[in-house]
Amino acid sequence: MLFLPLDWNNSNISALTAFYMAHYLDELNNVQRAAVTTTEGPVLVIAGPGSGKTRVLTYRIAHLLESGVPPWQILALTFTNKAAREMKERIEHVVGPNAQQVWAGTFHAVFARILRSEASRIGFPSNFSIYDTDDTTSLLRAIIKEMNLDPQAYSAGAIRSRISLAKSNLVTPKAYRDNADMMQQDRQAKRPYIADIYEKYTARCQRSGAMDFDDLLLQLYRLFRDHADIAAKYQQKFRYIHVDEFQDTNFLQYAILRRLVKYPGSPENIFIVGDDAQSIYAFRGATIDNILDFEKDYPTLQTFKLEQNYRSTHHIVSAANEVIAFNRRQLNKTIWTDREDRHKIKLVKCVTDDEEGRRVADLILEQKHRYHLLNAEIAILYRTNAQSRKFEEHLRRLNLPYRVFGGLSFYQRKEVKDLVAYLRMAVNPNDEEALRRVINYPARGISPATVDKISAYAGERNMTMWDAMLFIDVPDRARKSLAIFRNMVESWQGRVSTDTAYRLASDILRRSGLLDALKSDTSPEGIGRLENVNAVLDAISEFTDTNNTLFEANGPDALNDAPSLAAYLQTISLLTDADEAAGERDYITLMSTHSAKGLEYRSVFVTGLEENLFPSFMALEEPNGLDEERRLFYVAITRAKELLTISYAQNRYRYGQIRSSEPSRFLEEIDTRHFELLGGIGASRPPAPQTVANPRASVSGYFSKPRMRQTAPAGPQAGSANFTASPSEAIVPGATVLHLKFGEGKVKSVEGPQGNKVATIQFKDDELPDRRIVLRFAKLQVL
DNA sequence: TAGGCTGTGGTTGCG
DNA sequence: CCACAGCCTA
Repeated sequence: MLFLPLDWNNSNISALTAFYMAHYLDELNNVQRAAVTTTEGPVLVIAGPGSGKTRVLTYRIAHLLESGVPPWQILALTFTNKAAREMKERIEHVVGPNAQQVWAGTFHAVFARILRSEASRIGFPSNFSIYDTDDTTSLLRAIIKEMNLDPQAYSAGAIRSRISLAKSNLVTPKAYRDNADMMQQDRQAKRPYIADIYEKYTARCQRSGAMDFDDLLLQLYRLFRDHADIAAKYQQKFRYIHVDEFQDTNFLQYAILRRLVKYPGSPENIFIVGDDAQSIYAFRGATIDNILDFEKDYPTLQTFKLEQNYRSTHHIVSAANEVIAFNRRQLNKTIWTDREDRHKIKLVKCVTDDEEGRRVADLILEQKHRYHLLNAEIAILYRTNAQSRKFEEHLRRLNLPYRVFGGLSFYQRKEVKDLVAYLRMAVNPNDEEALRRVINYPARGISPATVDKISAYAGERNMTMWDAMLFIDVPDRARKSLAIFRNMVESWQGRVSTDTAYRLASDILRRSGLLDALKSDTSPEGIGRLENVNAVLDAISEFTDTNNTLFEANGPDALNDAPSLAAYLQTISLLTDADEAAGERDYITLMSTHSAKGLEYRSVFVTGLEENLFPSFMALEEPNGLDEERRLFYVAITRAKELLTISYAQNRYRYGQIRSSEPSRFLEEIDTRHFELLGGIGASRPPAPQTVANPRASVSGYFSKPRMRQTAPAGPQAGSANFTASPSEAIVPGATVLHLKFGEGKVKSVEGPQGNKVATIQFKDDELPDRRIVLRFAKLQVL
């Protein structure tokens, strides 16, 4: 940290900035620096894993600011909040508070911000609701039910992804109906009415003043397409546009970008960063064509390839290169590293998924001691979230702290969604999903039959349920209840613009009856739920405070606009569980391979490398599914800086029964010289790694059963039946001991304080000269 | 109107 | 096996 003089002024600041800039430009390699300083015209940066992509992006923006470009003319789009936050922080670190005014955010956040100020032009209120996946699914379920369609053939989730795909490809309901291909597919899948569902769904969203996640893109596209003046406004405004992870953009996102960049007289200052080898979201509409075709759309394009990997050691980079070489249709590049090797890739073969869990946990403990790793430097990755359980069990057994990503986000919890639905009602009472959620929760005498009546009435007359409530014919009791509900919501509506968001929200919590309902539950879970809704109130007050400050400092033309309740609601609907404050705790990360993209750890465990799991059986049926799985595996292994461990199990519980599985084909695509094999309990000793002249030709069969010795051991496993662990006092230098996993060994030394002693043991059948064993956890028997 | 029972189906998931 | 939706019952 540099000490700032007290009388600093503008010239000091720019001198300071210049100092930082010069300093930072020196930190870039030649290609990186060339990319950063090429500020005019279209630029494509192909960035391999660990090649300093974020650095290039942030320094480029800092460089623009330094050359006098006003921050509000700079747009930087990312896919995740995390990436956006990181980028902003790093720009701020280089250029100071000026960074706040750069329009850096996720596609969804930036577009929602624009839509909020221009919504009236496309028939939406500026305080439109954002439907999350749950809202969308439940609305679709309602529509399917109303249409009397078979909910089994029309599973709401499947319909949702179909509609999402249509939207991502700019296919309107009408275009969908006219699209012979899609209609034919639907007929074949025995779901001929998807187009009708899509049409109804769109109408209902519009009526409710709601947009789903895809709409944030689609409606922005429509806004620009149909309103030349607005398009021109933003074309003029954003002189420099940046896109991170460009390989994950879909057709619609690209269409929007093109509209922002391509117009008569445009400087075409678009800077995109991506890696075709890391494209793993084709299944949700991302198209690799965008990056492959970019050059055709921008003939003056300048391309830079970042090929030096600063993250991983040689074995890891080579393994990654070998695997990805099996994919066809790639941008030509060679990723290399000069990071010296200390470790081979550990390959752990297990008999069962339980053993996999145990051995990964044990290895983590061992690595922590051996290499002084923090928990935060370790990640366990898996293909499907269901695999996390085994690892959790075994990490708990060893008292290792961990955090599982990919679960419910805070804002998806029931009690939180309930409160948020009430807040949404206050801001936008036409919001049908919010209304359905809270109209009779807590119970206030409005039966499902009444709700159905309201819904039917609204449907017939194309009005909102909020309005339809006034007209329907119901018994007096229900009528009274409805009137009370309506009055309550109306009283809040008036306060949205006059009262503070915090006061209003806490009143809503009390007046709605939600607080009492939660208080009546005194179970530990119930208390937790109460704490959660209170946390929402705290979050609201924090949101208003921060945004007030930002708003006052940066004015209306900033990504953070005035801190209204509506703005808060839109913000939280764009958060995921990865965005939650993790706390200061040092924990091991458990996440799916998808979520790991963009992250790095000193030690990474890539697990479940089995056919039909990784690659997934679902992907194997898709046309380009295998290639995408391979890219996913590529992403997974390139997360590791120093230590990479890959594991697989021969038997795994899936859908209630044990199923046996073959090792993943991806393992055969890596030259065995990068591996160090750790056999299972069943293997008496790990087979020695072998180097072969032509690995591609000869590895086949390397992983298959005949080669894997399955000797019933006289040692470890047989011993496990009558194995009794000796007390740690008995483990003294010179003693011969039996370890459940490593077999027989000799204790060389014992060190550390009582209760936390660590023994160095030389095992007979071990590829390592010795191992450090923590006696507190070890299962050792003195022989 | 909450809770229990039954049947079903089951990747990955940004925002 | 486990989660979840939808139906039925107290």
